[in-house]
Amino acid sequence: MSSVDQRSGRGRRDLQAAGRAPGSRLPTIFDVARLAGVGKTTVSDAIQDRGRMAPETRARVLAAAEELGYRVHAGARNLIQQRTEVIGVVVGDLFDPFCAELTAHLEPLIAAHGFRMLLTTAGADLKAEGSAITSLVEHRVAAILVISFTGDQSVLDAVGSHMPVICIGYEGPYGVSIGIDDRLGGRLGTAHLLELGHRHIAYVSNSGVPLKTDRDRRNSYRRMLRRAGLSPERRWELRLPAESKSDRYAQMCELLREEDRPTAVFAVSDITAIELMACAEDLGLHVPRELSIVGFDDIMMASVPMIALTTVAQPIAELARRGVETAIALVEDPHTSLKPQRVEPQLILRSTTGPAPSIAIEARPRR
Amino acid sequence: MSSVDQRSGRGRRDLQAAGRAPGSRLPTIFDVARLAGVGKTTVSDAIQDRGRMAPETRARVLAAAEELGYRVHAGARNLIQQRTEVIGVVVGDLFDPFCAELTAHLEPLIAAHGFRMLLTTAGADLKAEGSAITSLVEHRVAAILVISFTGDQSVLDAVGSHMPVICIGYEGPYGVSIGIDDRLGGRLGTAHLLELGHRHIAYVSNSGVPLKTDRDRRNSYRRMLRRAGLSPERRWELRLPAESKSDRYAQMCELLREEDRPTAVFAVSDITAIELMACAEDLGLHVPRELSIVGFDDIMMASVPMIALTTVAQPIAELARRGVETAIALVEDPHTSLKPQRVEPQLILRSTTGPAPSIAIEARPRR
DNA sequence: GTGAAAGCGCTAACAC
DNA sequence: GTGTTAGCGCTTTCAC
Repeated sequence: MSSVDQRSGRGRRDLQAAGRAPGSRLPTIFDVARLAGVGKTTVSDAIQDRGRMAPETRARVLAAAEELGYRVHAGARNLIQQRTEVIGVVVGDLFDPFCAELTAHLEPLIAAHGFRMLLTTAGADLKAEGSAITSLVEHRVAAILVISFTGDQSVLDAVGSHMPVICIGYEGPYGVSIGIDDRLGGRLGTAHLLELGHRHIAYVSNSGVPLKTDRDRRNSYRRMLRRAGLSPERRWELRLPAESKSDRYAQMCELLREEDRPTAVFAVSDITAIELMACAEDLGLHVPRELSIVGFDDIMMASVPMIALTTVAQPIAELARRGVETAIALVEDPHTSLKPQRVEPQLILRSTTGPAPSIAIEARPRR
Repeated sequence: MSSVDQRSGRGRRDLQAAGRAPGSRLPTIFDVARLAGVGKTTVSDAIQDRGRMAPETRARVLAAAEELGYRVHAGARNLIQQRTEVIGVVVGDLFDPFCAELTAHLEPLIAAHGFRMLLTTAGADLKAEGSAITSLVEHRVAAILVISFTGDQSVLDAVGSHMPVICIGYEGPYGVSIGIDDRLGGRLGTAHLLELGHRHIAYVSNSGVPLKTDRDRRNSYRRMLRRAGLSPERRWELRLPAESKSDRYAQMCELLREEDRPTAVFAVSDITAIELMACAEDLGLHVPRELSIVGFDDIMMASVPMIALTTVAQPIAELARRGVETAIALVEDPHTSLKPQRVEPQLILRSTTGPAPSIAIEARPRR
């Protein structure tokens, strides 16, 4: 049987290698062993700094590995060890700044734990979310992090019993979820506008936002309005189509063009808020003198001085940190039991909100 | 020997499984075979729709696989097939909008070819770039896509002989590279400012930009200036530190505060241009009446109406498309020989540039 | 200390 | 058509 092992280093492999990379095939542990004049086991031990061996032997093995440019084959190692050092991330849309920023935070955190990130996007297609997850399962990722999940719950259910699934920014019945307190966020934004004296406040959402998120924020908005003695108007609650920018623009214009228009709007995301700002500018409405706008998320763009958007901030870094830490904890001990976590959003005052026009006739100078 | 095969389905595996996922371990091809009452090969064939088999058998196998929730183990398959369906992407910094947007384009393109994206960032650390690449090699990715490489050339050399390496937005002596014509870009931006009558034009760069890129653009800028009978002033050529925002701000203020300040600045990136806009705003300088600014990249942020940055656009989608297509071509046939590709940048006129103050005293109305 | 042997889950050549 | 077998590159007992 030992002769089999000897042969295994060569064999049909050369034939396959012929059609491969422009250069050569990467050396295997066997090649290193041969060069160093030891057995495979010794090489494996030397590389992992395991077992007790003559320091001189170790040095020789390491030198041989170096000379050949040897790199362990992660796939082979994973196969025998029954685990991978890869974490799968599913994100709806990387063109959405919020998702992109969350992802940007995720990568270094994952890397810091010695893992790699296999990233898939679902795009607009709902089916894609399922197949993205399937693919991650096939790669036997150690855990799956899902950002702003919008798809079918059952997909997660099927996977969740095999590997840890952590949802960030989405609160579903399944899996550990990490999100913000959307009701609080809804209150924060609405209260701010109310305090500035606004009585005509619109709520503008986007179909790309998960339903539950939208509902929580909108209900808080309505509740705050009623508490202030106002009755929420249905025509001022928009849910714009995520697919078509021009449709969104048209609907926003319609909202802002009425003679009886709102004096303030609470947007479901910073992107929506920024689109509103642009629309207001086109319509010749001054922000915040004639229209106050508060966003949600606090993406980087919101803080550039030319935009200076007042917004309800999601603690993006914190969400990412908790997500990764939860994932790692679950990978290291699958029996860790964790409850859904909720972090608090925070109102960030910048320059897109001001006193309601009817109250303060002389506008607060902007900037 | 067949008995060995039989045993291999069970064995010590259960012991290992015990400590694993919260649910169960994923079924193997063997489990499916047993449930369907066939051999492993038949299952393998059925799943890949290969070989000729009774349609009835295939249906039975597929049903069994479905029932068990079977998913092929990509790692095991890759091991025997000597290839992976994963493309590694190395990006300097996902917080940089240009890199983030390029990455956003990359993912769906990669997925469309049936591959997955293993994403690593190098961050500020130069060493990290090397270890990120090493890790990709260990995972035996089919190809490596490097975005805005800033590190040590030798790292790429060592890897390039084993797998295709494609650099996007970076032009090095090694590997296939896909970039824009930076000299043309430099000319475009400078010419535009010159045509508007500016005679005092600064060039502001950032140390995060690869040296060659910076040099090409700056040299074109100088050349254009000289051609217009001007002599480039050294004190108006800045290379701001990528690490410290406050240092950058201080240096920009210094540049713009001099009584003998430039009337226009050509920035090496949109982000730099936007920081300049903010600085000008703080200093009470009106853009573009008192200061014209042209950026470089055309990131999404540049087009939002509140910013409306005039800029030299990199065709991001095109760069991504070519990068992925080149990678795939190389994976499918390693002997494909490809030359470095260069695409053309394009000047996008928006609202941050206007006639030089000395020439047109009455300012061109902005917006 | 070192090496032989088994086996991770899968595919593909080759018998039957 | 279906089963058998070898083996991808690696780790890990377990003898020596």
